[in-house]
Amino acid sequence: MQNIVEQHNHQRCIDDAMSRARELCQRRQIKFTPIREQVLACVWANHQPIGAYTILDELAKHTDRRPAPPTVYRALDFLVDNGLVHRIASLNAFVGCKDPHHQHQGHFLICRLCRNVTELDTDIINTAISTAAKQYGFAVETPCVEVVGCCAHCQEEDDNV
Amino acid sequence: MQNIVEQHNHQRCIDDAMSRARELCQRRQIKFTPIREQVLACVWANHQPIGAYTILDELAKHTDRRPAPPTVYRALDFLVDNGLVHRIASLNAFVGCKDPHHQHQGHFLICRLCRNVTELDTDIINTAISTAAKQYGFAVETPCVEVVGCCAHCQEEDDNV
DNA sequence: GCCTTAATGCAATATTATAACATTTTATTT
DNA sequence: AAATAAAATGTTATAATATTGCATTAAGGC
Repeated sequence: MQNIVEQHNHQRCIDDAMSRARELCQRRQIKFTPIREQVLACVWANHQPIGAYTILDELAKHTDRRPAPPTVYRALDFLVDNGLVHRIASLNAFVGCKDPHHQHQGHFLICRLCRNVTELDTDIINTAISTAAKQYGFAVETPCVEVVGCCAHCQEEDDNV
Repeated sequence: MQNIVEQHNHQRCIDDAMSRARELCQRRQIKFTPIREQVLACVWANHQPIGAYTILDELAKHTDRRPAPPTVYRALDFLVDNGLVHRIASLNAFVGCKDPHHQHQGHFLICRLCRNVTELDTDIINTAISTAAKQYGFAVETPCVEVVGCCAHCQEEDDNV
C-alpha cells in the first residue's frame, strides 16, 4: 500500500468533490458542462497530480473520437479559474481542490514516493513569506509553495522494509 | 527604469559570479568548460530568469553552427547540480545563484512587472514550511517557493504614473 | 602512447501548451 | 418561435520546453 486512496473512502472524496463543484457552479451561475465534469472527475480519480495529456487519454477511452488538447486545457483553465483545481507548476500537473469556495493558491506537500499531494490550508507559511518579502519591500501577490518530500505513510513503509 | 541592473554595477555582479564559479569548480575538481561558462554568463546577463532556448539563441550568435538543445540543457544540469544556477519551475527558466557554496534550493521573489528575481536566504520560510508539514508527519526534502508579486522599485514606478 | 571516463555533437522525438478559426450550443431579446 | 448574441466546443496546426540514444571528441590516469 502506498496510496492514501486505500486509507480512506475515496469514492466519497470523489462524490463530495463533484457535488461541491455542481453546487458552486450553480451558485455562481457558471456552467458545469459534461467535459468539465469529466475532466474534474479525472483529476479527482486519486490524490496524485495528473497531467493534461493523461486526462486526454482518459477522455479518449470514453469517446469514439479523441478530443484535442485545447478541449482539455480549456476545461482545466475553467476549473483552475474557479478554484476547483490547482495547478502544480513544478510538475506540470493538476490536483483537485477541497475548498474551492474561498479563493486561495494553496501550498502543496508532494510525496516523492507515492506521488500523493496534500494541500495545506495554513497561514503560517503565507505569513512567513510576507514577512520575508517585506524586508525587500516586495508586495506578495501569488505565492507558490510546492514541497517535495516523504509523506507519513511512506516513511512507515520505508521503516518496514 | 524598471530593472535592478540599472541600480547596481551589474558588470561586477557578472564578474563576481563568474569568478565564484571558477573557484568553486576548481575546489570541487569539476570542469568549468567553455560551454558551461558561456551558459552561466547568459544566465547572469541580468537578474531575470532566462529560458533554455533563449540561451540557445545567445550561444548561436557567437558560433557559426547553432548548438542543439541538449548542449544547453546539459550545461544547465551541471550548473543546477552544482548550485551555480537555480531553476524556477513556475517559469521554466533559470537564474544565477549568488551563494553556490552552501547547498540550498532558495526562495524566489519574482516581480510581475520587471521580471527581476530576488533570491531569499532566510530560514523563516523553511521553518514555517517544516512546522506546517510536521502536522501531517510529512518530511520535507525540497521546498520550492516561488512568489510572484511586485518589487519595491516597480511599486514606486506605479506610484509615479 | 593507451585506455577509460567525461564532455560534446547531432538527429530525432517526447511532452506540455497555445493560436487561430470554424462550428455548435445556450441564453437573451424581440 | 425567430433572430441575435454570447459561450462553449471542434479542429488543425504549431509553439515552447525537454529528453533519448548514439556517435564523436577531449581530458586525465596509467
